[in-house]
Amino acid sequence: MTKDKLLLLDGNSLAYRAFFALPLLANDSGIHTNAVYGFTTMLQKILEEEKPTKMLVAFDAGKTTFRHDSYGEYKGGRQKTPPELSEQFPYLRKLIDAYQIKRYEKELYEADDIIGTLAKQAENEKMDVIIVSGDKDLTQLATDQVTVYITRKGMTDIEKYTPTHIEEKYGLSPSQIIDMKGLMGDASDNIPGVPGVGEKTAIKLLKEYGSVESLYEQIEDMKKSKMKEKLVENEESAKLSKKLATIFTEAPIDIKLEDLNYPGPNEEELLNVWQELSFKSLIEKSDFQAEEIETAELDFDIAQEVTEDMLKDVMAVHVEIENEHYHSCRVLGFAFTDGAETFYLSFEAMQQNEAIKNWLEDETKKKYMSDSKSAQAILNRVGITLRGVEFDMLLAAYIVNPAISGDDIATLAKEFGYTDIQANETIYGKGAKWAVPTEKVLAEHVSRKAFAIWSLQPILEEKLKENEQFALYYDLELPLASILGSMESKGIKVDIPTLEKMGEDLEQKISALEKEIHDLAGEKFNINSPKQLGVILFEKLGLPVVKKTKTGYSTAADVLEKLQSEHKIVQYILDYRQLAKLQSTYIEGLMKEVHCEDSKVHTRFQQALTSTGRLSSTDPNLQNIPIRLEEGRKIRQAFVPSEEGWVLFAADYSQIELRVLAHMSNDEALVEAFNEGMDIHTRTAMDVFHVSEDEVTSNMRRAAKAVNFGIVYGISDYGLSQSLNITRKEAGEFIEKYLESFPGVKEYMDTIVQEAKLKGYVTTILNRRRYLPDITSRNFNLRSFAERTAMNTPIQGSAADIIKKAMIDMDARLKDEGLKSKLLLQVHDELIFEAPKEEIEILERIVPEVMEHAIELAVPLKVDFNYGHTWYDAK
DNA sequence: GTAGTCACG
DNA sequence: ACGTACGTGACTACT
Repeated sequence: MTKDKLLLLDGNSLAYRAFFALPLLANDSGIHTNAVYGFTTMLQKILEEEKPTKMLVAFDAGKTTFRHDSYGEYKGGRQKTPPELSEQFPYLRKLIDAYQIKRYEKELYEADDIIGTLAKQAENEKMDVIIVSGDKDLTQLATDQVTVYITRKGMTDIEKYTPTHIEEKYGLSPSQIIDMKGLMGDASDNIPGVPGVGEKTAIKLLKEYGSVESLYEQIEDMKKSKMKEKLVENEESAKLSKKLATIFTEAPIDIKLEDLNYPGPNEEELLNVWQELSFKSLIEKSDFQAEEIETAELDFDIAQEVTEDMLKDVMAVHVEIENEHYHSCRVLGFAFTDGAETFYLSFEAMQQNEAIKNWLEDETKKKYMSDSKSAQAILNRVGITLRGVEFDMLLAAYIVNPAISGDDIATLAKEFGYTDIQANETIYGKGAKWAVPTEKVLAEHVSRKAFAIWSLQPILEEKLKENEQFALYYDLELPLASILGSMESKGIKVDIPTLEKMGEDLEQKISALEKEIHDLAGEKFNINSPKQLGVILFEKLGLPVVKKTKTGYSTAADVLEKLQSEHKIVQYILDYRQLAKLQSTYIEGLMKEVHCEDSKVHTRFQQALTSTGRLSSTDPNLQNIPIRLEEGRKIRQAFVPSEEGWVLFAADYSQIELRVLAHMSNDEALVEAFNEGMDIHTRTAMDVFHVSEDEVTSNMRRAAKAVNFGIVYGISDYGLSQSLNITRKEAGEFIEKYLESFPGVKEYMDTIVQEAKLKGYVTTILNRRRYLPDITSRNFNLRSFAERTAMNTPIQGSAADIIKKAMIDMDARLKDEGLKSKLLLQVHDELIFEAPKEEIEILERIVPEVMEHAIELAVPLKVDFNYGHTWYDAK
């Protein structure tokens, strides 16, 4: 049996600490949660680090304690507990119960006394004891066996008081802490002490005299001084104060050490409490073993033979795969259901079955799925073209609320109240323990997923109609999924030798820079480690610290740029960083993603991820291939057409977000600027600086451009000041001038924030929604962020709507015209195609036409295009 | 797994 | 007074 470790927590003190340390967070129903949250993060950290076998949280009971008998003013003058904190105590108790930690309170005694008493008992039993509190008084309890943890700001930052630490910090022993408090008093508990004696004096006196008592025994011998007078005058107060500060270690408590065994949390309960409190980050981080849940019976068959009559006109289908990398991963199995008959069959069985193949390819046979794009890609790998997808649960859920996280069917289904399905983790395990279960278990799991889709289809369809989002879902996202699937499966060809050559060149340059940097630093260190780099720059070389991060010095590019004049090394580091990034992410990283069979990369476009409606791209991310700097831009030379004699054709919207803003705000000046086809940044500069076109300097245009960006992002003076490297005041003035010049924009911004407050969400041109629960938060940061989001999302989201519509129109147009050209990529405001040379002329005509008229706005949309033998040349 | 950094729109 | 620009993904170091 291992040694017991007892963890004693001071509930009230920790709750208070957390309440004042953290911003006033609230859960979805408006209950404040900051104290409970701080308590939880602290607890999580300590549980993980200490793994106690016994635990107790002690609380203060009632208003009066035995201390009031000797001193009526004890804790007098204390502020009443704020209601925002009081309301959290019931949740705190619920939380502690979910952890299965004992809690205890006792009339007339404070939490301190309960803790002191139990600590002493545990010490007698030779246990290790840890006391956690926000109150330094508790440190008097420290011994060789008892360590006192005091939380510092932020709650998870903890100072550990052992007798040695107290000695080092104050030069006192733990028992002298009470003498110290007796002399100096404690304003928060209304303990008087000796007026004029603070921490420093108290420590000095105690080093000389040892304790309050022996001080007064020898006070006669003390030199005459002001201090002596005060001490003599306040002898009674000092002794009383010491008594009040002394934790009583023999409280008559009726809970025993044996009762304090800590079995670990009731994970299900704890998740419930976290859910109620909206502790999303904790829920996501939690690695609780997914408990097997109760599910209703489901009849299903493992089909050996599937005949045509089993395949109905409408069915839910689910393709279960090993992991999210559906272009390469193993396929585990298929399930089909029509709500009455449910059957599963293996991938192998499916491939040999003509009836199923035909059914999957039959446009008139309607499929209900979730993440149909993944299924489309899988089937494409074995030469089957998926047609007739009528419902996609992943997309429907995303449209209803883009904040719904996870593409896992169990998680999605749960969002809509459907729970008859195990978590993937329960079935497969996780991490190293991941394994495919027996076919029976697998078949049931996959069947349940299909059944969940079947069951939720009418519910989601209803929600979409209720929100007037059915068109967005059915006419935009659903057809787009299939287009994206084709783009992904088609892939884009990468010329490996080009990358290899670039890699070698980079290698040389990087090692030269590395040597130079090490020489200038006078030692070898890892330049890639911001920590080590910080030490070199700001300690060894003594450069001024411009900005700090949570963990140390910031060495970000904007900081280094400010330090360029200070030391030669800075430029080398900037260059090194730039090249190292190219090498690791865009040369080595990209090459790892190239499929060897076809020498192509097959990205995955996440269609149900961003909160604005944009796509994102992973494995590899083809939406952030370098372009701004020439060195990086050359990476694009490695992206080539898949056929000899073809070209890459790129078309991008010019200023789409500002055009959307012009449309939505209907600002007269902005609309006019676009209608006249002016350079928008120049035009902005003219209006803001009140100058004529030819008086606009490049600096003015640059400033105007930054303001335009700021407007789109939901402007703040600070943000603009950072981007332009000017003061906040100047930035504020810019913004003011801008809003005077474009009053329609100002009105739009005010209106959209109001609307968000009223409805709780904002919408885009095609009625995409984003909920903004924080818009009414009393926390300034959260609210400000939500307000900026309210301004930005309709703009960014509508631009996303437009290009998505353009993709659908473009796909149809290419088919109509019978062209061989193919859409390969979307990069937020641009589309990239590959095309045979003879189709270039047609594309030059139809691509801008289609893109510019995807959605008609109050201002024209403008599309620029280019083509070349590589992506680099399509500029 | 998180933080810092940096690539894109 | 509060402390920030909006939306992403990948890599490295380090806990």
